Amino acid sequence: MTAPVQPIKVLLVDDHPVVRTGLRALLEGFEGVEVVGEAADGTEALTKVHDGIDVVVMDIEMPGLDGITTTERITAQNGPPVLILTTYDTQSDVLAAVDAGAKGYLLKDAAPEKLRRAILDTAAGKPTLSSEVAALLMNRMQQPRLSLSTREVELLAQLATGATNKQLAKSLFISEATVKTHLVHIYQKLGVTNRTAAINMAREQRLI
Amino acid sequence: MTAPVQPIKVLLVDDHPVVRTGLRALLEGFEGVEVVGEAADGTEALTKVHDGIDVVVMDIEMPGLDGITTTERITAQNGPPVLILTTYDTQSDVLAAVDAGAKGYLLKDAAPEKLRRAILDTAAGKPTLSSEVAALLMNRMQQPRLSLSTREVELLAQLATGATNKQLAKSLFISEATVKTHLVHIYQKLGVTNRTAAINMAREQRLI
DNA sequence: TTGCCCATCAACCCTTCGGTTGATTCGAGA
DNA sequence: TCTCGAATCAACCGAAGGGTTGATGGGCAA
Repeated sequence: MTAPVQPIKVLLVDDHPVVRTGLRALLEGFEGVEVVGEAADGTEALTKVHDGIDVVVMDIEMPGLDGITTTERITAQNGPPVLILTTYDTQSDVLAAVDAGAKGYLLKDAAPEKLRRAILDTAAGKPTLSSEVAALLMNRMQQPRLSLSTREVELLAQLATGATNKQLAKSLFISEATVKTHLVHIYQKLGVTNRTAAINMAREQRLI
Repeated sequence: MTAPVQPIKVLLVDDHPVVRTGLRALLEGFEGVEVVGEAADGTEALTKVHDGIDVVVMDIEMPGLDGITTTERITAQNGPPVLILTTYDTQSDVLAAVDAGAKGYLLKDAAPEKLRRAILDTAAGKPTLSSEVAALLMNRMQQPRLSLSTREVELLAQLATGATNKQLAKSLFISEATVKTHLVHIYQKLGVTNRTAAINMAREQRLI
């Protein structure tokens, strides 16, 4: 690899000024990377994503339009690749990001060098996951018996809000009977006997 | 106020390199403020807190020794004033920080100018709270009726592990009837209708 | 002293949850 | 093609949770 003729143009999306400043300071120290824009939320990001951006570095938690939804919109309109840079590596966050079309998923406590590597890879269209995230996915793949189905994870997420079976049925457009069936499977897979314990276990295992 | 002869020496404590870099970049743009050290967790912070630090800017969520505990240790040994800079303004976080002896509490999405003001105030020993945090405290003071009793919090903590009423009764040395009574009171105070939602609400408000 | 809150308990009743059995449809893969 | 898992649903029943009413005793403050 020779020195790039044109620097990689990056759009930063994060609701915290401190983080945006930090990212900008870090990235401007990297050769071949140029920060060409900042956005404080998803809506602002969508208005700035057009002109020649090579990589979008995106937080998930934001007021208004969140990072997952924003990523969906960007990929839907064939926008630049998105690198998710967030605090949490729960399974539901990671899966949602991948589903939304994110090219990379990195944790905020990553070392600067890893961040640089991830941005270059993302710009090159190469999928990049931090080691923790990769381990999480590998774990999911290697233990298919113990892993929850996507539908079960969806249900679990709703469950954690305190919804009753009736509410779960309504929000997932299925019958209460099906909700119960899913719950039984979830209990079996998590090794618990009731919904409260299931939520607790799911939190421990970072499923939600 | 004239220009300070000596700049205010700041120690940054945050587990995210990105945030530390951002804070440093921001603070170095402020006149009269100098970053003299960084720490990635509470333990490291304690070793660096001695020599002539004027203000400690501290995150709460950190691996190992968290920001609240670290603040307690620092204030216990008459260390420099601590300004908490964090993402969340839940009731228990704020209360815990104040209890631990923090002089200020600011959110990470605060504008840079507010951050500068807060650091100067903290160095001068003047307590500073962001407006959201202040409103939260006011709210708590004005509505003492909504706070849970100690017994109720105890029960709530057990509840969150997934215990049934029978188990709760056993572990708290009371009858199931009493457990139910406590639960009803908890539900009323938290504005929910079942145990799962109660746990969720309690987590949101960082009561447990 | 009186009133109030907290913590404790009982009895009753209804709703919801949890577990079981059995079934259908559909898509992926051997 | 056949199999298997995922997802869907129904019906049933016992266990657990949730709501109500009513009661007792201790501590604290007006």
